[in-house]
Amino acid sequence: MSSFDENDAFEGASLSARAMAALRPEADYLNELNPAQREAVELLDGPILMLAGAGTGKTKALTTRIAHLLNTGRARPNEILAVTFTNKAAREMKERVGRLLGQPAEGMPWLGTFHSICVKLLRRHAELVDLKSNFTILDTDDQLRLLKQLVQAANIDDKRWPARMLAGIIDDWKNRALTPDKVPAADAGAYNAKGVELYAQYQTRLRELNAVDFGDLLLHMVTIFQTHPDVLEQYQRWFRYILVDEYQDTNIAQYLWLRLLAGGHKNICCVGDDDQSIYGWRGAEVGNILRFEKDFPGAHVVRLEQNYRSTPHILAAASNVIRGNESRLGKELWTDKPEGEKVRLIGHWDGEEEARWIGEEIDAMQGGTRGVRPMSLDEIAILVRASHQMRAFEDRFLTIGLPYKVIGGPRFYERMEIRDAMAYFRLVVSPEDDLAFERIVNTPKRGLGDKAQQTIQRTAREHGVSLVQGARIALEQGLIKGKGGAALRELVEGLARWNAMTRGPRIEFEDDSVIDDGTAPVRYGLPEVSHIELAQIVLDESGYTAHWQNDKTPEAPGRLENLKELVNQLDNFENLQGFLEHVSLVMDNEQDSGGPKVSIMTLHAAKGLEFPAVFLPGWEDGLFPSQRSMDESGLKGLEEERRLAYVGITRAEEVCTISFAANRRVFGQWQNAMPSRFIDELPEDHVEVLTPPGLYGGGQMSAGIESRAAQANVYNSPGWKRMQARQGQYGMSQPRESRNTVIDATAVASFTLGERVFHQKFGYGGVVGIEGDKVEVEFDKAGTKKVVARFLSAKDDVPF
DNA sequence: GGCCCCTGACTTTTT
DNA sequence: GTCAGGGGCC
Repeated sequence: MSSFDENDAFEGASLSARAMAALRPEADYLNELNPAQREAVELLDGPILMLAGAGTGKTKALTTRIAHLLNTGRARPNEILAVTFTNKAAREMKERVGRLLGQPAEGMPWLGTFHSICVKLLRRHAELVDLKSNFTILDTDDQLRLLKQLVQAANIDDKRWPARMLAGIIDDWKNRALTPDKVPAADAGAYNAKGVELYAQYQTRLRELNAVDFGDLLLHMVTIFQTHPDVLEQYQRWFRYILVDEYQDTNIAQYLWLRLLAGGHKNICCVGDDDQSIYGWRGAEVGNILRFEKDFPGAHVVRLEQNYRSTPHILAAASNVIRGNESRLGKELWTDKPEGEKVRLIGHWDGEEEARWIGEEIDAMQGGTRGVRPMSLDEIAILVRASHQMRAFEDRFLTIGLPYKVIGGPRFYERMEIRDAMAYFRLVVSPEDDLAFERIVNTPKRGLGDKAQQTIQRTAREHGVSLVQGARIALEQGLIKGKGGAALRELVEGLARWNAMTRGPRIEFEDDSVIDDGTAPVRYGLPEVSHIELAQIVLDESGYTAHWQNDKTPEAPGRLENLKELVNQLDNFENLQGFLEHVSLVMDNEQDSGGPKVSIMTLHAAKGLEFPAVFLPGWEDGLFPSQRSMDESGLKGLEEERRLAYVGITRAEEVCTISFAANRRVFGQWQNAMPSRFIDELPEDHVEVLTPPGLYGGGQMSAGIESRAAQANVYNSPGWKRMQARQGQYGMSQPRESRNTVIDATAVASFTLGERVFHQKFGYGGVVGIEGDKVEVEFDKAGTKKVVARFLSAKDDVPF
């Protein structure tokens, strides 16, 4: 996100003449649409709901609609408000609109995520909610630290009432657009009856800190719109057309925000799929999309039902499952693609066998011995319900040397080292950022424990100054002495020095002699070092880089890499401020390298993606649908789980393989489970049952599966035959023969017994055995494991 | 102040 | 079974 620029957003209104000329003739892009898409693009005025099933070309319709709005002169680029949920989606839309327009969509300042757009708006109107326009956006860590302080101050036992819980409750209220005064009495009992009180205190603290959390971005804007009709009206007029992506994921605050903005002209186009609403647990309201026609009387509803992604069998399976849901608007996906393979279903004895089998399947697919064509690992994905399921696959793939990547997981900017570095940068830019100071006073260790930190807090409070100032005063008064004191002095002086570097040398003017007493405005020239150099200086001089260099844990090299990457990212920004702004909202870490890999991710993370081959393991009742979801949310929870199943199946283009295991180790305990009830909802005619005979000693499988297995004549099914043939081919006992030639011919590295080695996942260790391309390593932390040689590097090779 | 051990939790996650 | 966070001990 570029820093807010009024001209950009409101005045630099028109596309360049070049771009106007480059707009394609209407018929051109309209002819590329199917009738439903075309309708969704051409109905420009009034409310419209585009119900876009999975794989029906919704982004195409959405971006074409924007192009059409511009092309027909209905709106200038900066008069269109287009909102998405993720930065990825926003980026993609920008790119595609740009392509349609024949120039980068720079001229669309209001295409972005809910949050980034709200930041822009809130910076303009911050004073209306008692903030300054340079407010900071807190990350979840800061938020939690703040709440912990409040909880402690209120003398609440944070054992019984964890701050995390309070954070959840407050988030929930904010998602529902409830300011402390609006929290209904029914909810007031939350968090030991102190919830609302603490919520109010928290908001006060945020205001004092000139800070907001993510929820506030929306909530403050809703408040402003509700209490300042003049401001609202200004934007209602400005945003002539509104487009919303993934409408089924909106929460109440977002819904209100949209309704307020669309209140005048009602030119709002919401795109979504009620069947893909899977974020109810974080405040999304399927109701928003189900209610659309009531909210916007006279709304047009356009259904995009032609699917361009999957084969008929896959679509039929998905449709039949989702049919089990009561509350849905109803759609039927169809395609003119050729039949393809049936959805495959297989049961396993346990989770490990499931992982083993999938590993072999992937091998075979890649080698071309399974399916109609050889597949690249990039075309294959494994989608799980819960992240702990990934482990079995990681272990297995590591052992057999199958390259994989885990998508999702902790994001780049959530990592400890990135947050620490960011806290330093924040302090350098704004020395009064107390939360940032708290984070890094003693990181790296400076010998400043609880006592010293309390002294700083107390001094700051007594003098009514920031913590950095408080620390300075405490030092002057000799309140903090010894090693800690020296280190603190170094830190405080460092911060002042780095801060000065952000401003460059002072420029003195002839007419007014400048005295920098902190009140008179001082003019500064350009900084003498670039912000990139400055960042490096800060990390080095603060001792933070050294902290990780001296760290001997296996993660340390990776963390240093991340820090390097962070500094590299600065290149895309003009200064630290701009970067900080960006990073609090954005920044994902999707770089990956080194050849094709199987993707492993959660079903949630898979939304919006597609793969030729998809594996859906772990379809067991309790795991999927998740027991917890059903316990906590009953039928609503089950329906959301079912939508998750629908999302999973519809990710597949050519082959979809569903599997379940009779036994699985859960929290260290072996448990047996019934196949998922969703399996019973798969349509027989479109499913091929691969379950080998005799695997289930009767009674393990549900009657439905058993009868289905019988009907499908398992023993004669093509899949079963193929499996037999394949097993005959190279035998189950040593199925790994083709490995090296397929994956990596250079794999057989030579290691010697006793040699120190490093492994990305397991860390450091010593070689205790060698068998062909597999090396047995006794890891310092992870125990003894057999791993493929190519995943090991000699200890000196470790990148620093 | 730092390390170690014990306890308890344990679905999904963007901004 | 694993991990994180907190308490207690050195």
